[in-house]
Amino acid sequence: MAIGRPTQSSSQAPDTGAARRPSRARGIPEATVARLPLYLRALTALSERSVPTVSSEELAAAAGVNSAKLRKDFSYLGSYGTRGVGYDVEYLVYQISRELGLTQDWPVVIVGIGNLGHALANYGGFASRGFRVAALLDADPGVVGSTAAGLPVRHMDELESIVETQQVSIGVITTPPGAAQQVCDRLVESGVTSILNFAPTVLTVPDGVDVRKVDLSIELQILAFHEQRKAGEEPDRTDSVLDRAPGPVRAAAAKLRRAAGGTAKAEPAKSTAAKTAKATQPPAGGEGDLSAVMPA
Amino acid sequence: MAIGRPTQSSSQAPDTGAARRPSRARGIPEATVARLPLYLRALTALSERSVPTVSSEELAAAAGVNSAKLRKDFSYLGSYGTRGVGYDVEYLVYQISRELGLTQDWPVVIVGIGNLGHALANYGGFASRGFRVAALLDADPGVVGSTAAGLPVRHMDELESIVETQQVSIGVITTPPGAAQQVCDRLVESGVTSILNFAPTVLTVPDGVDVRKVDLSIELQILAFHEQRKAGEEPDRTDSVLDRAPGPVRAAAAKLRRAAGGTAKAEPAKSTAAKTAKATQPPAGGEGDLSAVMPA
DNA sequence: TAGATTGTTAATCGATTAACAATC
DNA sequence: TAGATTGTTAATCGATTAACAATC
Repeated sequence: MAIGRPTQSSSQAPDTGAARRPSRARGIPEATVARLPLYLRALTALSERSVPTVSSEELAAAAGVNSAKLRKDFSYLGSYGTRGVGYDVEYLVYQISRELGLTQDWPVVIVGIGNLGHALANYGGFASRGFRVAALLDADPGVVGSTAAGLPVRHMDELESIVETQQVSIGVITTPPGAAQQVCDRLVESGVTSILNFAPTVLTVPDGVDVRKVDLSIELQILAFHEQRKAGEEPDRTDSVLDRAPGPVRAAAAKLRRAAGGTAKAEPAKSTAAKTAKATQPPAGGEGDLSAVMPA
Repeated sequence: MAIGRPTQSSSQAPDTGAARRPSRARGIPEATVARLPLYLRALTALSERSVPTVSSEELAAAAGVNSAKLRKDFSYLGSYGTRGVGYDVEYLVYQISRELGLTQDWPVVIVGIGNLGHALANYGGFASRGFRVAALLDADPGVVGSTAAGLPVRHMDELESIVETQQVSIGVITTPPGAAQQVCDRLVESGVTSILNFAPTVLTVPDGVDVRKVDLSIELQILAFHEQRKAGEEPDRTDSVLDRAPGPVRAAAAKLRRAAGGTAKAEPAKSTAAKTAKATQPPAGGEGDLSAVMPA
């Protein structure tokens, strides 16, 4: 029973939880790094309101975390606060920006200008945090040559030269899932070392390349899980109580199922279960245009 | 120094890492729940290729995790494997689907039909995992009445009746950040108890309401952090070496800065730092259309 | 000085992982 | 029976949190 190539991705920390590589470069924990943008956003809002200083309690509230966590996070950056007073807003904005690498310019390429790619391209706010759209790329001749957000959509063939001449190190993949790994490979080969993947695909990348993913489908499924719990224990179920029966009973049932199935396709054994699943959860495919965001 | 309302969100587990409420309903850890959709996707692909069984090693590779973790995750669901053989693909697809609540239908409303909302609406794949777009909503009369993906965009005023009549429990927010909390409040008041937030805003919700967020800006910033590390220690910096000086020196410098600044606006003291930050990182605002995805 | 608030410690909790006995 | 692979244990690691001494 062969499976597609073995996968492996380096520091994929996304919602899945853990970071792959320790990556606490200079000792900042990954969980802290992930919260710095949150603090920065809250601080920027305070800055715009000309608030000079803020306490850990207030800032934590604005960022939606607890204050002990915030103080611990900041302690990794240094001692930027003043006991009895709080934190200097402007100074902290600068320190966090610098720590995140936002005091420099980051050229970004977006590959796959479908609905989502178009939407991202249209977003003028890229620039506001030091991110600059270096190019929009697509493989479809029907899309190449059109413009999105004032930028021309260029052909994938130009990828390598664009990445090289503009020193692009971050790539955004908004292609359909089928093309994602291939696009990823080309990005990496061109010299891109950070990838933000919107395609519902597990990307394989060499060591030293970071991949983060944004996956609408996964988020919705996690919400559904919790939602199901709220709606009273065990909603309507077509399958038998055996699934929730105590260990021995369930094990015996499973044994029966498999015994009946044999080695070949085991169709009859798992019949009820499999058919029910198929009914409410078709194999997908022939999706809409945003196929990049959910599994095909 | 007042700050906006204190924030608090229930089980916001996103990239930020930790889950707010334990929420391990019936004992399934949050980290495991977040990986179930990943396994399900890999299993669905195997199912389509008619692969009957799969080992933890193979499935783990396909899902991009290690096999010990996968086996541990599955052990929370029950004993669905067969020693010496592996897991029955179809049966596992069904069990995970059921555990995630995907064997039932989940009506979803999308609020804010800008570029991103439009993109999501156009995505036909919603249905493929049991999610159904119940309605598209917008507050802008210029948008209301248009169609997206064959569905009419309806006015926000219809929110309450739609949620009630169609039993909607999941809402997706793709509005500009300024409107997100207000929209969230209305969703919650209407009866929605799970929210997927694309607006770069910390949402405040009552207990019992789950919020997950998708934040392009944060993902890019995390990538930038790691990217900065790769490019050799400390890239070009306009600010002084003091920022990276050993503790005592840095502390002394900070003290000076604050002493010079006084209580008022402390402008001169942090001048260099603050100005540098402003230069490369303008206060944003006047963003493009996808303002819902990145901070304004 | 008295009050406020940071920065750090230490306890706790949850998640990851290797290893292996159980068992197909 | 021998080989393969699960399910579980236990060790380890990382993240969270309350509490409080340091110090503004």
